[in-house]
Amino acid sequence: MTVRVRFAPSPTGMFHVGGARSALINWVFAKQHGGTFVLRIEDTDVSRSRPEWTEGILSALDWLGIRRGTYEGPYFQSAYDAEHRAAAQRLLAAGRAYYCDCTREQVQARTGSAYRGYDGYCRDRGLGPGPGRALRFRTPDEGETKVVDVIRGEPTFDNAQLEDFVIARADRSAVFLLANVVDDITMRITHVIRAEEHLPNTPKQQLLWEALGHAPPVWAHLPVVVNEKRQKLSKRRDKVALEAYRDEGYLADTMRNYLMLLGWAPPGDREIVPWSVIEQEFRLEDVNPSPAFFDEKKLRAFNGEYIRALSAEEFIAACQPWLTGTATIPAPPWRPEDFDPEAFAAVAPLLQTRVAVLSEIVPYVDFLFLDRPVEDEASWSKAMTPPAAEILAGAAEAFAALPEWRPGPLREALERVGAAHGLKLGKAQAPVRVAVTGRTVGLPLFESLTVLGRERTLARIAAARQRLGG
RNA sequence: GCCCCCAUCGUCUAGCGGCCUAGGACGCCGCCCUUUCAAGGCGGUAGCACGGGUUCGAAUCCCGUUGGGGGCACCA
Repeated sequence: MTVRVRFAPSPTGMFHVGGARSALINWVFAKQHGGTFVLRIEDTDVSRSRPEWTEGILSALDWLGIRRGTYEGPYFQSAYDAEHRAAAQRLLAAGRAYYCDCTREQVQARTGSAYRGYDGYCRDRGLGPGPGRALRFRTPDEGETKVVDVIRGEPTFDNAQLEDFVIARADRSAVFLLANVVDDITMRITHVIRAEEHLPNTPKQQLLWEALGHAPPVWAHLPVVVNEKRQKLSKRRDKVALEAYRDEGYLADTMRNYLMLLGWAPPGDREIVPWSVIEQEFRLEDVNPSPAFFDEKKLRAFNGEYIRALSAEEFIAACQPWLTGTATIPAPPWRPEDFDPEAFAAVAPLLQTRVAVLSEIVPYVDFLFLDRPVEDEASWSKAMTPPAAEILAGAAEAFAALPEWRPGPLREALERVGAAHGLKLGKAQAPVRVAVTGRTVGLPLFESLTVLGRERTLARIAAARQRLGG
């Protein structure tokens, strides 16, 4: 049997990290079995679907390494409308479905306040088609439906508990439950790997597969990804957009490695592993069935490791979007023409061990490309306490007299100035750092001054002295 | 309310009846290194939800309790 899996997102919003994980797992599973990954865009809810969301899904998958052209599709569910309707009619003809004209209010009134599902009122009324009449699937009255789930064993559902659910609306269009199954059948899907929230739908869909004359697929329901309150990640309250993480400067390699670690771990005591190892070692049946918290702290730590593992060239290349800005990444505070690639390259290795996400590079290097250092009051008041004025004066004099503008001499000069005031270098460097970079923390100072140059350094120290004196 | 799923450090996990004095990672806390901040090195903190079984032996198997989560649309 040739394995065929699918990822079937609906284009109704930003691409979700939970969706990314499902896609990745399907992708790996297909790869491991020499199978095919099918992408199907479930765009049948026209009121919520938008083309730009579809493009967002495609580009997010690209970013994760699931590149267009290397999978089957994308198919668009809306293109299969005729098949969905035909399937509904077949079920009707076979006596497996019936028309129903009940409104939600009527059902509610009959079944009482607490919702108990559809009560089967129209089951045997023999209604024909007509306005306001939906088609419901007639579920078996007895027996049970057992689904085979790679991750969960065999969840079993009592058929009597399964309500007669709607498969086609009054306008004859199919609802998700049916459309999804019909598409999976026509696309010859063998394994349905999706999030756990679909588990309650599974017995209904399995019944549909069987009623349509097909053996059901193998199911696998992945644990949901939750927030710190252990609730399913939601677009409204949680940061879930993959694009947001990308724009903040998380590397694609970090993201896919981390995502695969939610509910699974590679053999051996290691977590950060090349994708090739994941492709080789991942086992669907080993996925932990309990919900997993999306821990951004850990993601950050992983990203720091991935960044540090980059070569200098790779790192510099990866930084470009934040150095220039893009459609979705804000432009840096300096004028584009003031950016100096050589200066940036000179400090890049120092940057590499200091940032956990790429967007953090900007405040570290802005002093190199701005006319004046940023004004940060907290830094200023912290560093410019006595004897800051004397330190700056001493530094100005010593730096000006330096025969060589290099880190070593700069350091020795400032060390002497500090010593004259009984200060260790750690203390003495603070006013100079703030005068030159505007901030109390930053890249190693003497390397920074070397790249900045003598003229600009002295000018900034002078400006700070003036501000202190005035 | 009904159905279903889940349960190892705070978090992600290893463990699939004896190798467990429960391992790793993130976080957190110390120490070292150090021009700030990082990085790096060393050390530490912390867990099998509870109660019954089964077994010579249970984190591992079974049952129950409790707790958490998901789903119950003419959305997907």
